[in-house]
This record gives sequence, structure tokens and C-alpha cells, in this order.
Amino acid sequence: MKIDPKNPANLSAQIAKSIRDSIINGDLIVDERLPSESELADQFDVSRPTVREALKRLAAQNLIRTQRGATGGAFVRRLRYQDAYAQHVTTSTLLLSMNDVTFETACEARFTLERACAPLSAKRRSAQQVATMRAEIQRQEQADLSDEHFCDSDVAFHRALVDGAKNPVLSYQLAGAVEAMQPLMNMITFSQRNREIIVGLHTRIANSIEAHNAASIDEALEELASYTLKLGRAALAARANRSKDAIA
Amino acid sequence: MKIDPKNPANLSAQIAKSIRDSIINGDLIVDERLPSESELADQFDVSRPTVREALKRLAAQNLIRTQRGATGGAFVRRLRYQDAYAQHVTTSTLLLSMNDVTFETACEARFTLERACAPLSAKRRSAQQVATMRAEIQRQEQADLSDEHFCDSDVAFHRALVDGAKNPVLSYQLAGAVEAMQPLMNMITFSQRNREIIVGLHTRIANSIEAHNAASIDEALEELASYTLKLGRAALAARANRSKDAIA
DNA sequence: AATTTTCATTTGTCTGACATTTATGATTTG
DNA sequence: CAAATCATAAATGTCAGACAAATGAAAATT
Repeated sequence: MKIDPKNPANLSAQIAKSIRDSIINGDLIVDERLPSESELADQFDVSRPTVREALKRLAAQNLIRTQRGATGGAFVRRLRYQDAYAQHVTTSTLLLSMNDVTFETACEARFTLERACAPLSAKRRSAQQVATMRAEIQRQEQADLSDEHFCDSDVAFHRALVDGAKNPVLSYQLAGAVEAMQPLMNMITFSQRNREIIVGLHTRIANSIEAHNAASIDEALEELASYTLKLGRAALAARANRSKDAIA
Repeated sequence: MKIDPKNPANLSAQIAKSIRDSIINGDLIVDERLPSESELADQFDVSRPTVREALKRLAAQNLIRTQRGATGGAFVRRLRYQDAYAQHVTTSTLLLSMNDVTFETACEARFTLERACAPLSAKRRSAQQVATMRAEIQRQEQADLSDEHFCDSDVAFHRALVDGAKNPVLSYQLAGAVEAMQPLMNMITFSQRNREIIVGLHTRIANSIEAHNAASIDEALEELASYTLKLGRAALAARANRSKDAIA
């Protein structure tokens, strides 16, 4: 745990990597205390600020937590679903916004993943889950609901669908699809969409979930996918027309 | 961009959050240069080491890159698929190792996601992709291949299957499933498995991909899933027996 | 025995300094 | 005049030492 070539470029990155590797391969286990900053500085033969920069890198990845005081220090942190979930959503959002992803690509990825969950969700659905979905549908029916809140409710609805599979690993893997891609789509299509159509499809999905009817959910999701795709194309076409007008 | 309550707890975390938010909501765009460390220290009214700790947090998330020299500084970094992919794999690996995920749960998540990709992959498969899959199968047939290399090849095979969908967003979302969960399964099942059975199923998948036969891929993947599940249960049973013997 | 005080340890932060890298512009040279 | 060289300034990377704040444990007191 004290490997550091005299390559004097990015010491804090190297130290962070060294500690991270120790966590990943199990040399450091959950809740284990790392040596104090001064001890680490001695071990790696660097100054304390450099060690601190390394520790902050690890803290940014939720790999350690720090505690002040006599028995304080840096401790290996148990990575929780909640943290990983949030991290995944942030990364997915940035990835989409920085990388010219076509609407088609994002739409396809999202619905492919969501449709994969639906059969499990149909099989294992709980009364609680159905109630959540129906409550969100009710919110979506309110005409005075802002576009932003409609989007939030839309996300909550689809998240309930995914969580209905009762598989936390699956929910985590789909976090990006539901919470990053769907707001993106909402942002693009909100001016074109008809809320009634969407609410209608959501209602069909909720009914089918309640009836444990996987095939029917898949049908509704496919319709929702093609409707979304149509909206996206219309929105892009409208935008293209506007720029043409602007030029002319 | 200079909001900081006098809550003197984790200044560097607050500063990092402030800058991160500016990136996410678009106030700072890709390749834009941040103020120098000294300027940031003035703006936030903290010292330079504190600013540096904040910047290291952002660097750990691949949100900025730094450059030394006269025209150097910290620049907003375009998050690339490759970086997000690696990050996702690391997080998934840690999440699995730290959270008592049952074999059933991981197995279900992985195959659910992979089977969702298969139809797209069957439709869009390229000669290149089929060649990659066949090459990995050939490697897997070598009797003297170590378990570790067999696992690597297994991952490469399934990654080719997923990438065959030609949807980079999908590939990214599935990174955790392929590159974190599958090695975990290999590690659990390697003592019990019969390589010939796995190679046989891989061959069926490759053939079906080449023939654009989605239904046949799904069948083979389902068999692979149930075989893997059987192996996992056997391995866990064997382990339970060993501990019972150890006690007796 | 219970409470209070003291103390040592550790993280959080600051100040100031020097080293290193790198683009720019001035200087020197062919 | 053009080209190469050198000095300079700006920025990050690193270091040393210091103090503040939090915190638990041991010591002292009631």
C-alpha cells in the first residue's frame, strides 16, 4: 500500500488510486479505519495537504467518510444503493448533455430497459406499488400541474414500475434510464405532447400491473415508446423549421 | 457561484457542490476555463488548499481536468463514455461486494438486462461482431486457459453481444451488469461449472446472432441463466456443507 | 460512585513559500 | 529581416508549519 514511483506528476491521484485498490481488493474492509493523515503522509513520503487531496478524491466517490476528534479519522464507507443511485443519475445526466446523443438512441435505450423490467414487475407487484402508480396518475390528471411537476410525477411513475421488480440491483442499473433520460425526453417533447394520451397509457400500465398481465404492459410500453419517438421527431422538425425561418 | 454559508464544516465539499451545480445546469460549459485557484479562493473567501481539495473532488468524478503552465488552469471536462463506463463498473463492483446481494438477485438482474439487448443485437449485428464472438469462443475452448482468462473471455463475449445493439447509451447502462456482475458469478461458480456446456451455449448464441434469430438467442440466454443459477446454488450449498463439517 | 476537568489525538483550515510547467514576448543572432 | 534563444509571468503541484475545532478517554474532584 505504499507503491509510488517518483513520477512527480499527480501524487494525490496516485495515492487515491493506491487506497482505492486496497478497498476494491478487500485489503481494507468496511468501517475499517485508515491511518491518520500524518501517518499516511509518512508512509507515502508526501506532505499532509497532498494526502488530504487524495482523501477528498475518495470522499467524492463515497468510498470513505471522515470523522474529527480523538478517535476520528477516515473510515472505509459502505457504499449504499442510495449513494450509488444518485451518482449514477448525475453521471448519466452529464453524459447525455455532453455527448450529442440522438433522441432515438436515448429513447430506444430507455424503453428497452424498462420493458425488460415489466414482466418481473407484473409478477411481483404489491398493493403499495399499484397505489403509488395510481396516485401519480391522479397528479398527472390535474390540469394546473406545471410541466416541471408533471415530469417529476412521470419519473416517479416509471420508477415505481421499475422498483416493482423488487430487485435492487436492477433498480440501480436502471437509475440512469429513468431519472436522467426521461427528464431529457420530457424537456424535448413537453411542447408537443398531449397529456391525456400519456395519462391514458399510464392507466393501462397500472391496470395491467394490477392484473399481473405482462403482455399487456409490454404493449402499452411499446405504444408509449413510439408515441414518445413521434413527439421527439416532431419537436426536432419544428426546431429545424424555426431555424430555417430565422435564416430566411 | 459564490454561495457559502458560514457553516464551517466541510467547506471543500460545499465549494465542489457549487461548481458541480454550475456545470450541471450549464453555467459552465465544456472546455470552459474555471477561475484560477487563487481567484476561486478569493471568491469563496477560503484558502487555496481548501479550493484545491474541492477541485480534486471534481477531478475524481472526471468533471474537470487541470493543466499546468501559463495558460493552464482547471477546465470543464467532456465526460466521455469510456470514463463513465469505467466509473460505473467500479461503483457496481463495490456495490455488489459491500451489500450482501444474493446470487439470485444479481443473476436475475444481469440476464434480464442482457436479454433485453439481444433482439436489437440480432437485428443489427455486424460481421465484425460475429467474428469477435467466435474468436472468444475459440479462446474458451482451449483446455489450458486459466479460470481468470476464461472469465475475461466470457466478459468480452457478452460485451460483444451487448455492444451489438449499436446503442452506446445502452452499452453504458449495461456496463455494470456485464463487467461487474459476471466476474462475480464466475468467481462463485468456477469450481462447479462445465466449460463445454457454456461454450455450447455461447456457440448457439453466436450462430443465432449471425442468423438474426432473436427468439433463438433468447432461448439460449434463458438456458444460460438457469444453468448459472443452478451452479450458484450448488456452490453455495457446497460452501454451507463445508462450514458444517468444520463445526462438526 | 458520579461528575467535571484536562488532555491528547485527529481532522479542518490557513499562511507562506518554493518547484515545475508552459505560453508569451523580448532579445539576440544568422 | 527572420529565426532561434532566453527571460518572464502565470498557473498548478507540493511542502512545512501552525492554529482551530471536535471528540473521546483518562485524570481529578466532589
